[in-house]
Amino acid sequence: MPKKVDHEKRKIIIAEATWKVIAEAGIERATVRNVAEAAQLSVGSLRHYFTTQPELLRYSMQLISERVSERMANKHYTGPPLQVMQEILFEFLPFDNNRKIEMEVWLSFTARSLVDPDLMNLNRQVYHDLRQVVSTVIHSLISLQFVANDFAAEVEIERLYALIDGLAIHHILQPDSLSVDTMHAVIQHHLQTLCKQEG
Amino acid sequence: MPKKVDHEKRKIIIAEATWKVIAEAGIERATVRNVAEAAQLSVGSLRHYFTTQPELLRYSMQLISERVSERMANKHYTGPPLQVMQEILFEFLPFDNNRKIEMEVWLSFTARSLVDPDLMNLNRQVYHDLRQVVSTVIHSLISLQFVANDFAAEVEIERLYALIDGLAIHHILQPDSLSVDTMHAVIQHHLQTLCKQEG
DNA sequence: TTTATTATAGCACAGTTGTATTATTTAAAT
DNA sequence: ATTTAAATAATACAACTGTGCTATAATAAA
Repeated sequence: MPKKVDHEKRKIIIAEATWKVIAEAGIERATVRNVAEAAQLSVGSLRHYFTTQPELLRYSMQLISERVSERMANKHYTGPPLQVMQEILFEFLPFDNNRKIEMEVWLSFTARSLVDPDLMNLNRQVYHDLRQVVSTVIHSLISLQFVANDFAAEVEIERLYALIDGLAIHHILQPDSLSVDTMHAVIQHHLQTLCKQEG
Repeated sequence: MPKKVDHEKRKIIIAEATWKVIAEAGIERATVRNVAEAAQLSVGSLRHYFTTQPELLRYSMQLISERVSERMANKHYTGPPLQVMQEILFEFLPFDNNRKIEMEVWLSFTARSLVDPDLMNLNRQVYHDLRQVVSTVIHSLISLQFVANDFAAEVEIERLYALIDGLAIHHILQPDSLSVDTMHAVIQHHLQTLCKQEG
């Protein structure tokens, strides 16, 4: 009998409006009024989908992690193993504008997670999920016997994971100093140095 | 004839109070009232030293960069060159609680700099200063002939710099996953892999 | 068409924000 | 002790905040 709206779809639209506000004006400007305006809704209407502001922010942050997961799950890799690994790792980097904005917004949420246990929980989850991907890549190198016998897997996981996030943040903050191409070149070079040099 | 106060010293005290507020409650809580209370001052008094809030935040951010520079300038290094380089790079890392808090606050400012050109300017300066230190380390490796002939200096600078910042951020966000010791071990290992492996 | 229920919108309220203004207190120089 | 400029404090105000509450509009089922 009543008007029916798909709540999930509407929440996604609102969350994307939240991203837009954060990307353009900062997370401190992500007020219910500003988000409602960006989503072309009244405040009262927005609050039918998110009763509190923390709930809105939490959902908006979570949606980023879901988008990242989806992208990784949906991508299909072909070609020589080293190239596949490279492409997997490239998926972490903000190499196009969408990903760049996404990561800028993620950085804002990350900073806030330092003083918000709820957001920190989500941050921790994503951290471990991404680390797992890096771990898989490193262990693939081992099982393919691309690396030396004394290869220190655990250290190499942390090294590669930190390198990726470091490159991403540097590019977000100083795109003129660290270009997309350089980002890619560094990852490529890093993988090469991991593999044993023979012949 | 009037009461005289050292403005610079007072501003430093206020800036440190700002850090405290940001570290404990987040940058969005760094209001003039909260900072004044943390500095045990009235709002009116605080505004004798900082007439606007952006001015206060800008100064507080800048003071962090000055503290980092001071630490680097005042430190004296002795011992074998590789160890000296290691210690220089360790100086970047949040290995004690002071540095950890400092970097948490810096991360908050960094996130805000994405939507604040004034803060981004400061961020850019610091970025280039620190990159210069990394560059010096890499070029020392070359002039000491510790590295192979086909050593790609520019790529290695970006790689090492990104690695350092990535480790630092990972430790700030997930200290249980990436300990101080691991941070150090990864840097040490990275330097070793840079040097040519012979005999 | 009526009806029931959801969606939407608007208003209100108390609390917080940055900042301007004004008054008071303080202490160094006379 | 008096003077005087600086330091400190208090108050005020308009704008903005999250959120509660109420009324209206819309629409799918009867």
